[in-house]
Order: sequence, then C-alpha cells, then structure tokens
Amino acid sequence: MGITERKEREKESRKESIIDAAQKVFFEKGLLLSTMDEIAETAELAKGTLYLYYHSKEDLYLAVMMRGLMVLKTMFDEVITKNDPVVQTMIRLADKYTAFYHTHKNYFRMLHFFNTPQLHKQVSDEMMQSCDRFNQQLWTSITGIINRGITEGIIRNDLIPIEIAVVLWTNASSLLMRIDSQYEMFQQKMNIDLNVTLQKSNMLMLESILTEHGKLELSRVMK
Amino acid sequence: MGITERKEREKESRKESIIDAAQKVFFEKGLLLSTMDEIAETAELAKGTLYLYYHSKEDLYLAVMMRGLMVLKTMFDEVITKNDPVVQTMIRLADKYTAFYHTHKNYFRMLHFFNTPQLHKQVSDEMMQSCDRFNQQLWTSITGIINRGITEGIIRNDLIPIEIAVVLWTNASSLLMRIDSQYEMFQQKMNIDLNVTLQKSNMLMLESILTEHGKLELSRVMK
DNA sequence: TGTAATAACTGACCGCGAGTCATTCTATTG
DNA sequence: CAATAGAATGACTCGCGGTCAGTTATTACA
Repeated sequence: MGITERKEREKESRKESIIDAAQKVFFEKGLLLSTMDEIAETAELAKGTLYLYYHSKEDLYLAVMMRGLMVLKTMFDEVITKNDPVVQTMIRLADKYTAFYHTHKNYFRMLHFFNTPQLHKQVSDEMMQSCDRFNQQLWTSITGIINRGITEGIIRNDLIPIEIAVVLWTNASSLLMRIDSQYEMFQQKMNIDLNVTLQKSNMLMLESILTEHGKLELSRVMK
Repeated sequence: MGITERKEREKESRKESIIDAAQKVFFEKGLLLSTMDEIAETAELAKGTLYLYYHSKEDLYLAVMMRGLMVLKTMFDEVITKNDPVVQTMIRLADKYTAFYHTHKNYFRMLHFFNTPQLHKQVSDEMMQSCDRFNQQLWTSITGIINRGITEGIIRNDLIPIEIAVVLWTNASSLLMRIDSQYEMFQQKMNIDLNVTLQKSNMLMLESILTEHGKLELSRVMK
C-alpha cells in the first residue's frame, strides 16, 4: 500500500516547509539573532517539532545553505553545459558567481559559515557530510572545465587542475566576502570600487593560468 | 602628585591581565565555547569586574585579536624597514604572513572573526573603531611598498596600489583560511598540499602585477 | 465501527551563560 | 579617624537552545 510512501512525502514536505520558515527568519536576522522560537512560530509549529526534523539550529541553518548551494550549482551548470570555448566559459563562470552574490547575498553569506568550522558548535556529522558531498560536486564541475582547458592547450599544463580551481574559487570568494562586508568602507576611505577590483582580479588570475594560445583566445573574447 | 598616574597604570595593567586570561581561554576553546565565568576565574576576578573594563565578551575577543594584529604588524615592519628591493620584500611579506599563520594560528583565526560582521552581535562601536584604525595601518604598510614598486617601474602602473594590496592580501588570507579549515580534507580527498598551492598562488599573483622589468627581477631573486 | 497501537506534535520546563547592579570592600583625603 | 570616592563582587535576571512527558491524530486490526 502507498501509505508509507505518502507519509514519506509528507515528511519531506514538512521538512521543506520548516526550511522555508527558517530561511525567512535567517535571511532577516542572520544566524545569531534568529531564535528557534521565532522559526517555530513562522513555521506554525511547536519548537519541539523542529527538533524532530533537524538536530540543531545550526543544522537547520546548513539545510537552508544547501538550497543556496543548489542554486549556485544550477547557475554554473547552465554555463558549463553550453559547451562554449573554455576561456569564455571561465569568464562566464566568474561572472555567474558574482551575479550569484548580488542576487543571493543571503545564501552567499551562509556558504561562508559553512567554511568556518570554528563556528560549528552544534552541527551534526550527518549534516556536515551532506554538505560536504554537495560541495564536492561543485568542485568537480569546476575542475572539469579546467581539465578541458588543459587538454585543449588553453590552460597551462604545469599546474594541477584542482589547484587552479582552488585558487580561482578562493580568490573570487574572498573578494566577494570583502565586498559584502567592506564595500562602503573601501569606497569612502580609499575611493576604490571593489566590484571593479574583483573584475580586474579575476582577469589577472585567469591570464596567469593560460598558455600563450589561451591568452590569444582571451583577447579575442574580450573584444 | 603621582597617585592619578599610578592608578592609571594599575588600570592599564589590569586591562592587560584580563586580556591575558581571555587569551588563554579563547585560544583553548574559541569564541563560542569560552565563557565569561571561565575567563573571570582564570583572571582571578569576579565576572562583574570584566565588564568594568570591556563591554562584552566579543569586545574582549577583539582586544585579544588586536594583540595578534600587532604581532603581524611588527613582523611586516621588520621586513619593510630592511628596505630591500621591492620584489624581494613582496616575497618576504608573503612568506611572513604564511609564517604568522603557522606560528600564531589562534591569532589568525581571530582576524577572521573581525572581518565577518555578521557575527558581531555585541561588538561596541569603540572597539570596532579601535580595530579599524589599527587595521588601516596594516593597509598603509602594504600599500607603501607597492607604491615604491610602481615608482621604480617594477610593478605595473596601470593598476591602483590599494587595489593590488587588496587583491594580494585577500588572496593570501583566504587560502590560509582554507588551509586552516580544510588542509587535511584536500590532502586526503584530492591529494593536494594546500601549502604548495598557496606558494604557487602567491607567485602567480605576484608575476601578474609585475612589469617586464619586475619579472626579470623576480627570476633573478628566485634563483 | 470501536479500539489498540503507533506516529506526530506540543509547550512547559531545564540548564547554561551573558550581562546587571545593589552591596561590600579598599584606598585616599582632610 | 571619619567621610568619600572608586574598585570589585557575585547573586540575580533574562533569553534562548534543547528536552521530554504528555496530548492528539492516524493507522491497523478484530
């Protein structure tokens, strides 16, 4: 009979609706100022019920973050599956990430929490593994395109693909984080537009990993 | 009379001894798992007394962080005041920062907290400004050497000094953060030594901001 | 359809820890 | 040796994450 299946579905949709509520509250107030009471009220459930579905407030936070990760993954896959030339794809990926930041700041900030284990006081192993697994997929996506670049002779072959991925990704992420937290400060005190800095930085990084052939490609694309 | 002065000194040294205690506890347990009760006990003071000197736990945390900032500043100044050639100085600075991470991980992690305003639930404006001011000094140090590089024709002059500083600094910081949190993971799952990646990344970044003349310098230094 | 068994949900309650403040203690002064 | 001001105390409050005994809803079965 289909009762077990229906229950399964109901449980799943309850989990989702709890995430909906959590997302609303977390987006408004961030991790620290959000309370489980408020999330429960928003979800129109008792606080205890939340704990039937998630181990802790932080688990719930990461559950919301996973949604963000999915959004980002989808955006990346859109670019990658086009199968455009590598250089163009790389540029598009960088731009997509920037776009993701601008249109999904709240998700972006959550990613940051995920990468800061010092802050994980109550994250369960299961949730952590869940996240890790998904995160891995992102790395694979990016490394894939870099591999292609190397075999096509566009990206330098004296560098290890994953290393390149880490460097590019980390560089972009950290500049975006800085934009998030100090854009105005840099604007006012140093008269710098960090968005422009990010663009330049991405270009510098990209150039530095391309072969001569790749650089020609790049200058053609940039026209 | 010198009583006011003595009291002033006593107050100052009390502040210091509170930071000593706080540092000990924070280093052991991090911000979240440390309690004001434990810090008070370590300082051999009542909890209330701590609040006569610092507005909040987070203020105290930042007070400890400032020490780290000072250590780093001192390390940088050592390199800079040598007045060695720009390229060599830049490399030394990068290495110093890496060394700072390895010998002062706890301080390093605190810097990270400072750059994440989402986590500032209770930081007082005064403390924040204090930190900002000191932070500014670091930027100035770094920007100084870059300026020198530009006037000497070693660093490209189509880039803005502060921008370069931000990019280099941010890039190194974020890779170090990743080393801190995911070194083992990358080692095991991807067979990558992130310390090597950091070295490479620093080199790539440096190369990309140098003029042809600067690159010659670099290859000479690297021999 | 009535009832036992099971699953889902509830919210009063607990413990912990940040921050407060009325009170006590100590040093200074005239 | 009071009077006074400043430093230090720690019992207390309050908010919040997390728990669990009890209640309600759902399913299985006679």
